[in-house]
Amino acid sequence: MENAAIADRFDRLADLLEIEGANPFRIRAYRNAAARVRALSRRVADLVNAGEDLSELPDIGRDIAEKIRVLVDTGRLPLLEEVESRTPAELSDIMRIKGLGAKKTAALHEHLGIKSVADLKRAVAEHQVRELSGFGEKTEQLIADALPRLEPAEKRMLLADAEPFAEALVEKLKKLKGVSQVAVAGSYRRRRETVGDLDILATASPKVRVSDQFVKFDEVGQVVSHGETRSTVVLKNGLQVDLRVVPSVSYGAAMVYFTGSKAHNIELRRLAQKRRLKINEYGVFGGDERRAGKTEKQVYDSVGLTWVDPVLRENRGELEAARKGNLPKLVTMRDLRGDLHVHSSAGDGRDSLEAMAGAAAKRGLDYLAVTEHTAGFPAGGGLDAKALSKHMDRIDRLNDGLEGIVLLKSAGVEILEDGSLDLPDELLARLDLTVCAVHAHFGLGRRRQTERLVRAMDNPNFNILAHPSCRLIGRREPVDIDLEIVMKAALERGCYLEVNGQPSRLDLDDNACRMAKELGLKVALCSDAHGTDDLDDLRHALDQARRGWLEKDDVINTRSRTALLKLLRR
DNA sequence: GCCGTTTTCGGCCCGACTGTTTTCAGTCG
Repeated sequence: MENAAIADRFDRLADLLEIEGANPFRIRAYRNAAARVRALSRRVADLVNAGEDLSELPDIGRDIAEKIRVLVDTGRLPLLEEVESRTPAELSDIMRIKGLGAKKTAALHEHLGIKSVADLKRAVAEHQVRELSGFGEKTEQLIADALPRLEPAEKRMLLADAEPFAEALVEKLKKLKGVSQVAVAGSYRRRRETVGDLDILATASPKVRVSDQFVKFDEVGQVVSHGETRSTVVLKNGLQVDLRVVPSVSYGAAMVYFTGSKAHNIELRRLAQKRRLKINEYGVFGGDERRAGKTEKQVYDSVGLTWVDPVLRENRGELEAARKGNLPKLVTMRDLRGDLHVHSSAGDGRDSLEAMAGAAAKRGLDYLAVTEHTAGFPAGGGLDAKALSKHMDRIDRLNDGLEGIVLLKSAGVEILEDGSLDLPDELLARLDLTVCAVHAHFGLGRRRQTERLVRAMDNPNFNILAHPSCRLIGRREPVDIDLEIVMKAALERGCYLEVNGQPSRLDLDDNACRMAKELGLKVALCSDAHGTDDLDDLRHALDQARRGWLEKDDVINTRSRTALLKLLRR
């Protein structure tokens, strides 16, 4: 059972209990536990099977630890079954409609006997909903609008896809008269792999009606809410954008508040409470006295913490580290000396080797591993032994004429179904490094898939496992592997795992990066560029690595070329 | 239900906006 499935059960339990009017703090406990499980880098099922004590995890006490154990062992959550016997499970789906919470859902159930989405559809059609106390025409219309798109879960946009819209809005807001600071906060600033909405923060003098101008921007499709300090719109492309306007004296506090995550904020406020302080989006207050708020650093200072980089604000131990002053010194773009996974027109890339080398040099990189697909690549067009051999000679000649950058001879070697590599060992041995990957047979099953990767690493010419999970965000689920076994196998054999920077891959993801660090395994940050522009995708790999607490030393391509090649020698 | 440099009991983040109301509950982030 996957972590997401376990978390979903507890979220559903929390929903139904909330509809029943149970103790709100007990409900929150189940939600907190669900969030904790969902964000965990290890599979909870594996921890249970290894006999580990789950109650040592934050937000998970003895009771929930036991419930999880039973859930993993039997696939059942008896309490949820009991609750569902008296409160229909579908009410949890109904509650997901924006604007409907526990109280309104409970009213629908109690007064109109609604047990399912179908019931709700009928009640809306017969205009029964608007008659309920606390409901009205608008609420009924809101439900009517939401019902047809109830099925698909919330749609999140890839971070990289949201970037152009975010940047354009920031530029437009900055040009408004009287606006001083504008920044995108939220999960965008935390560099999460996808964003559900954009949270934009602006400071302006009070007499400038920033919100009024914002909701009239061309790209706005629908105005959801519109107040003096806060407005929510949906852009014509479907992306939701919240704008919050605060005075500049509150900028830091508002940035903290609006950047989140929610779990981080709650924990931060709890720390403030202990010091008899109150943190809100306007500042840090002791009684009526403002103690801080202009900068983020002030806010963290006020509760005895060092400033926390936004990418770490997920309540995964960063506040404790900030208190002790031992937050990681995160790897930066300047630390990266090369890119170890790129394609050119010699393979399925768009630009020539020369152009790729030039573009990489322009970005300040010292080396670039050229990794054309090999013959086993299922989409075709891969290089066979003979072609790769010629390709290597060409790279040697090219290097003689290059200034400031060195091309490393490599290949995107295909890992076959049985875990063998698709080129002769003698040829692989002549490469500077190999970047090996799976592009087929994704559904082998956990044990075989894991063995396949470990077997591939048994080959002494294996260096880097590219996009280990093979997921495509929103399009293809990750392959089923025991990542811990794969990472430990890599560590034992002197192999490395990639963090692939393609916006829809981001693979390893942030949690897996953290797991690698905990195991002592280093990773390679790569763009997997298929054209010169894509070389910038390296920063997406960097973002996820930073979210995974990685430091310069945890990343192999922060090394000089000589040091890197030495590190790769097995 | 979880948690503990005041506590194993008694707390549990905080404010804006909407819709349905005549002063505020519910929902959201």
